[in-house]
Amino acid sequence: MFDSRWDAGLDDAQLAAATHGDGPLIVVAGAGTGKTRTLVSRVAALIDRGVDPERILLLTFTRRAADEMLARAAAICDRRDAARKLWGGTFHAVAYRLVSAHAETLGLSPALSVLDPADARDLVDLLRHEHGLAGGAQRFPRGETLLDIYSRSVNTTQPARDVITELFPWCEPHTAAILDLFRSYVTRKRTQSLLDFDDLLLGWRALLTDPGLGPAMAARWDHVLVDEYQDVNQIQVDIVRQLRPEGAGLTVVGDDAQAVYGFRGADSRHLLELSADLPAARTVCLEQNFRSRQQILHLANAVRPSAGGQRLQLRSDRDGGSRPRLVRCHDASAEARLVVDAVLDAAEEGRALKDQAVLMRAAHHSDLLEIELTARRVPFVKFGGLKFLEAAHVKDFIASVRLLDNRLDEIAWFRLLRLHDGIGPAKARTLLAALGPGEPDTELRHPFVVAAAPARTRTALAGTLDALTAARQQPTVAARAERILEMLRPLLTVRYPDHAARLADLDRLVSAAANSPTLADYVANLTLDPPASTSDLAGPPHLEEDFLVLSTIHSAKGLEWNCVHVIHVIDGAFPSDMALSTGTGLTEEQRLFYVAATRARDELSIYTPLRMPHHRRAYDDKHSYAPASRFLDDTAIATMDIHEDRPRNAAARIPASTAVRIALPTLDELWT
DNA sequence: GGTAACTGGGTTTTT
DNA sequence: CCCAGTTACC
Repeated sequence: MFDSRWDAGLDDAQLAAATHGDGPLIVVAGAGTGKTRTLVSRVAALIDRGVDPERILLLTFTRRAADEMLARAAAICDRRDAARKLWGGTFHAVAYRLVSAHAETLGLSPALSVLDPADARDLVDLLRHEHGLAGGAQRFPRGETLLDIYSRSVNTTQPARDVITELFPWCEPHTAAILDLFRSYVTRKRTQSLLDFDDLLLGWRALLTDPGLGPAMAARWDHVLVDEYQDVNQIQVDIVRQLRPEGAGLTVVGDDAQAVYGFRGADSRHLLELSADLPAARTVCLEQNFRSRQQILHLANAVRPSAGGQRLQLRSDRDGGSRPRLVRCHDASAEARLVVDAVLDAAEEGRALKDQAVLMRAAHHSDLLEIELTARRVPFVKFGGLKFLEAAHVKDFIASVRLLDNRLDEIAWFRLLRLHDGIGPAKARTLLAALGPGEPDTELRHPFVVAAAPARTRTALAGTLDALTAARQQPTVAARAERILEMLRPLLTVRYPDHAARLADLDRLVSAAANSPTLADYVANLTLDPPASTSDLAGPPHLEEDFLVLSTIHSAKGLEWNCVHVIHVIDGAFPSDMALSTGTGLTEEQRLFYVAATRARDELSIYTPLRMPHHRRAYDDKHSYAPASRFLDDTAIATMDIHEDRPRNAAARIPASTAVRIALPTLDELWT
């Protein structure tokens, strides 16, 4: 069937990329230019050309992208069964697979645990106390800040000292103590076989740079394809270079104008410099956009930052439709009202809610909108922001599961112990010492731990420890997960007032875990690829339902909708005020705006509230036609239609600058 | 000495 | 609205 062939409907540039031979290939793909399709076609072409699928590695940015590509490759490949065998996943997921397979080589116990960022922060906080740095005379940086410094240093291979000087100057007085704490953090993780996200990449890189093992591991694959290369950091670059030292069999796809992970140590220069590093590389530019109407691309091209990057002009054959709308509204609640009006109008005209999306810079920007949607009974699902994994009960469950295999996992023990009444941080620390988690026969010490606990909690604690032992002896994944849940049930019931909903979450988690080969792998992968929305685990029933999508722009990367509403486009919110002070920060915000605008197929609306709490800037009648966000300069505005939302009752609108001051009564008469 | 309950300040983006 | 620091209580 010709239709399902991988080359069906590819344009010249896409075809060139798909059929390129074995030399290094760089695909610069503007937004909506069929990047995924090209990559998938290339994979299919390789397989049809006889490349063994098990020797193809496809590295993507998210698990969702990996799954989608693997499924699509299987669908258009002549050898469908073959396509299922290829290696695919995020850098972190593949790293986990390889590092856990070679744990002993790296001096780790095979029962290793993956720390999510919150666990890592807990560990840093613990060390902060141990080093006597908490609550001293002068404030010591918080665990989260410390981890930011640490992670940035690791991901950019820049000495922590320099990172502190350049990006965290207010922490400089504590530099020595911070470096000391980092040393403890590293050793503590090693002795307990704990790996944070950065360690996974470091572990993989270490395996690859080993003179004996490295070349053998790299030789496992003939082709390595990397998606979203503008968002890789230095370690990931090192990994890729070790995998394909000469560049043969390497394909990277990216767009420097869509680099939005600088805060994580990514740098789009890695993409831009690759052609210099690999002179043999062929570069293919994709500029034909298949997603959006040309009206929308006029705006996209106007805001696309070009300085120092690839000059690329998106063009579309899709004419017609309307120009992007710039909606100037009174304040955030007017914005919420107008968005819901527009969404419902479109729905009235037959547009499904699912074809529409609301995008924002920060997860909390949709707070008011969510209230409005709930009040007007519009179903929605939110991506990004509050993550399922951050919910305390889920963390409790995952920590408990980790303890089944890795008894050294201090952070997990700490969490489980503190679930008991009367056990706080300090008591947990003593109990941990009584447990001697280093011993292989931890169970023999259980009675001592119970004895050391406060009297009122001994029964419960004994029950927990017994349940843990019992769970370890269960033969199947399902039975083990079930036992853990039964162990937690009474503890969570007394701890959380809303325990019913929380336990229901865990029921879903337990049934999802049952399909995994091992429970440890299940939680590790859950940690690395958290469900994108809280409803993700709910499964199929949601697929038939119609709902509006709310998403951070970061989480919306790679997705598209017919109608897109971008809210809170005002200096201080978007661009974020955190980024306003630095040029690089501001450019990254602008790239983010480019990403947001290019998610829309047919209709795009940009909302700019003129009056924001804490953002004093824009509300002034005399300047009411000035752009409220620096993204919206004259060039950008020239591509849009401006909609003014005048408050219904003009008298109710008092310009802040001329507002009459009314003193609050002092109620003095009441105090005499 | 350590836990639990209270209070007040601050809030980006994610593998 | 969540977290850190503080106070009151065991």
